[in-house]
Amino acid sequence: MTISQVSKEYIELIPNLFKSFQRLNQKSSNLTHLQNQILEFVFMNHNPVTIKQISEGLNVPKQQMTDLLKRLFDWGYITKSQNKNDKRSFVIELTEKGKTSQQEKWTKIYQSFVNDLSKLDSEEQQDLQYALHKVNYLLKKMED
Amino acid sequence: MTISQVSKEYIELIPNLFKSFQRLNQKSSNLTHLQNQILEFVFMNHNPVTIKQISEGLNVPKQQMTDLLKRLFDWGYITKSQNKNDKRSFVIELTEKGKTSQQEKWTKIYQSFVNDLSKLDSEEQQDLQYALHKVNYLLKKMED
DNA sequence: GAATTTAGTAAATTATTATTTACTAAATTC
DNA sequence: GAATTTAGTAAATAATAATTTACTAAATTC
Repeated sequence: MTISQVSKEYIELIPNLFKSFQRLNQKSSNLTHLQNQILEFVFMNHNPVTIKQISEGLNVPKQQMTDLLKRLFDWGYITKSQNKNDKRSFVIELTEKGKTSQQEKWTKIYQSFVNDLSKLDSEEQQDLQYALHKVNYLLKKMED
Repeated sequence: MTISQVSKEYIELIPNLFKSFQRLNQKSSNLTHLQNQILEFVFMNHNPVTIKQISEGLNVPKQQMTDLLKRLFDWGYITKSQNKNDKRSFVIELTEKGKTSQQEKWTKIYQSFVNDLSKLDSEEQQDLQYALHKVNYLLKKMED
């Protein structure tokens, strides 16, 4: 086994998930593309994030964040509270409404996957579960 | 094993690839976000695609495509030729310049992955390769 | 083969995003 | 503790993206 062989498989994996990702990026309901990306980013991080983290994570200048977040706040998608460790910064979290808006998209991805699963027989489904589990475990380990 | 267990693992996989996907969506050099998405979409599809396919795939109205594609064409990223099977439609392909612009991003993802791999021992790397291979094989089978 | 649908273009208007410069106040550095 | 860096805000301008209406010409339908 070489490093390049594993990496090749990883690179191949990305297009296989492309359609699912496209769904996440699509704008839902009344939110713009960028607003969605922000919600998605916060949702994905599980923990509260600062404005700077969002700004850097999405490669959007912090100057733009002010207005974007203000609107998301006004519309009830996020909360914004002072960071206790650093009074200069703020911590952004999703409200229930914000979470729901994201979860809807995941539900669709889930359903679409379940639907496609019927193309595998039950042994293959079992194999897929095991392999996915392993991949998830090891990718998480790599992130630390 | 239940369907929901496999699906859960799949859903869990998506956040594990989130960072790699973020990189693909980031605007490179002098292209806007949407222009990038278009190149990415064409690149990912391997085969030539029609304007309609891009429009539907990215959920961007076809009216917008005209200008977007014109600019990408003028800048030498894509070619546009009449579809022989349907004279109403056009077929979009990437030029070498267009391909290169996308490949650069993949190279970075690749390098970043190789770097993180060092956090796994050699047995784990072997396991990861096998598991990724299986996942890729089965996900592809599901798409047919 | 007339009527309808489909793929794409055109143009105008509005809404978002991006970019630049300048500013506060808290945190760090020396 | 003065000087500098950092997180975020403010406001103006330019560039893109989104939306709407209207139009061609090829393909389908009946």
